[in-house]
Amino acid sequence: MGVIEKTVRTAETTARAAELTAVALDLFEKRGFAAVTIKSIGEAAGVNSALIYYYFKDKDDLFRASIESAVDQAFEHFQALRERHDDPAEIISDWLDTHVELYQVVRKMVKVSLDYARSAKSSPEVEASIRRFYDEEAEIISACIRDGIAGGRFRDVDPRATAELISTFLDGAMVRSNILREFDLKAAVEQFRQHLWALLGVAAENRTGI
Amino acid sequence: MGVIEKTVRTAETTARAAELTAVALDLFEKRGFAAVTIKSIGEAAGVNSALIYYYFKDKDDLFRASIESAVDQAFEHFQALRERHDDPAEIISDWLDTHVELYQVVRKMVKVSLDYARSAKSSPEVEASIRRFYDEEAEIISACIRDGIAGGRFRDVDPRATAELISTFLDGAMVRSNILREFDLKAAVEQFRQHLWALLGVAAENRTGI
DNA sequence: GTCTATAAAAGGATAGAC
DNA sequence: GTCTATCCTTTTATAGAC
Repeated sequence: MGVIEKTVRTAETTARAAELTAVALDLFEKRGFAAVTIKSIGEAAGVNSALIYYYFKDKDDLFRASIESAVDQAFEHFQALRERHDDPAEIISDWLDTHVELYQVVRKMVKVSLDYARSAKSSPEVEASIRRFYDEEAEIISACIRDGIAGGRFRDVDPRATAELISTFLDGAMVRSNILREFDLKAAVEQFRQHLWALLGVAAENRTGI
Repeated sequence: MGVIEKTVRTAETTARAAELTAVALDLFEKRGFAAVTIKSIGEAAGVNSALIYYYFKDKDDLFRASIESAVDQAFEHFQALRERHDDPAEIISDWLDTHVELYQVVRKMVKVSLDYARSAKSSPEVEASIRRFYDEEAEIISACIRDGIAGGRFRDVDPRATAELISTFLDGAMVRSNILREFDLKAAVEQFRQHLWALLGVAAENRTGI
């Protein structure tokens, strides 16, 4: 992660490094990599900007660390989600809700990924993190759909393609909620859910999350 | 638009200003506002960077002009699209294809809009341009759907909500095609089209663009 | 209109004190 | 570990020649 990787890590250095990546992630997501200054990160974290170079090699290194932390955050939610239910329709429904209620986490990934994509820098670690995020996302949703089909609760659709439809819609919803102030994320997701149940052939009385 | 607004405009100054906005738009879309330098715009346009200040007040002014030019470009496509057909299903189908084939134009709008949204700058002109783009987009699609319903060719769905579903999906597709190199925009849109026809109740034999 | 030269400011990064 | 001071580079923007 940071520059002190090879040195001894006390509880404090770890906490500080984590705090800095969290603050940086927040700013990178809000304003984009190039628009964020090292000084502004220091200010937001309440420390002198020079301290950042104690923990991280340079701005790119900090960016890498914050993308990794975003992926980790997203994964925690994925994990929690899987453990909350065993019914596939409930998982998908909860998935949609997660994007509404905790959408900050996912939105961060989408925006930081977009940011990275246009940066022309190439870092195998960053690319691996982003891929890990999207792969896991696709895997969770399509596994749910497969389960639902196997259990006779969903119509026999293409699990992979349907998972991609869901993810793509949610990415679009993230973007629109950023661009259009009046965009009603909750209502749009609700409408999409109805639509999805129809596609999957879930009968109205069996629908969850309505 | 630019700083010479109030001075006499010769054919040459207009052409040069247009050239600069086009080059700038391209770079802003690719790398984001903060990452683009005035010097790089000058280089890409083959002129000295100082010349940019002859045509535009500052970097923000050039950004404003290039967003406006992006909206204009998108509108030309919208216009052409409406004139090409009178069958609503064909317009929607063509709309989806337009996003695939000429998606650069639309993608520019989406990315530059996102960029503007996070810039924390506020410009009534820019906001009006972006709104104009999204309003027009929503209007064209929902008018098509209304026509299709009125003509008995589509099922009785909510035109506005369905238009938003289409637009949101396309925004998501734009984002994914930027983030995930292996994302197959064409295939994703094709799959969505099938899905949309099912939703609208268009029979297989009446489907266009397959 | 377009260029050269340069001022002025901002941002990234380091040295060294504490 | 954290800070102050500072250097160096990049970038925005202007002045003025052609």
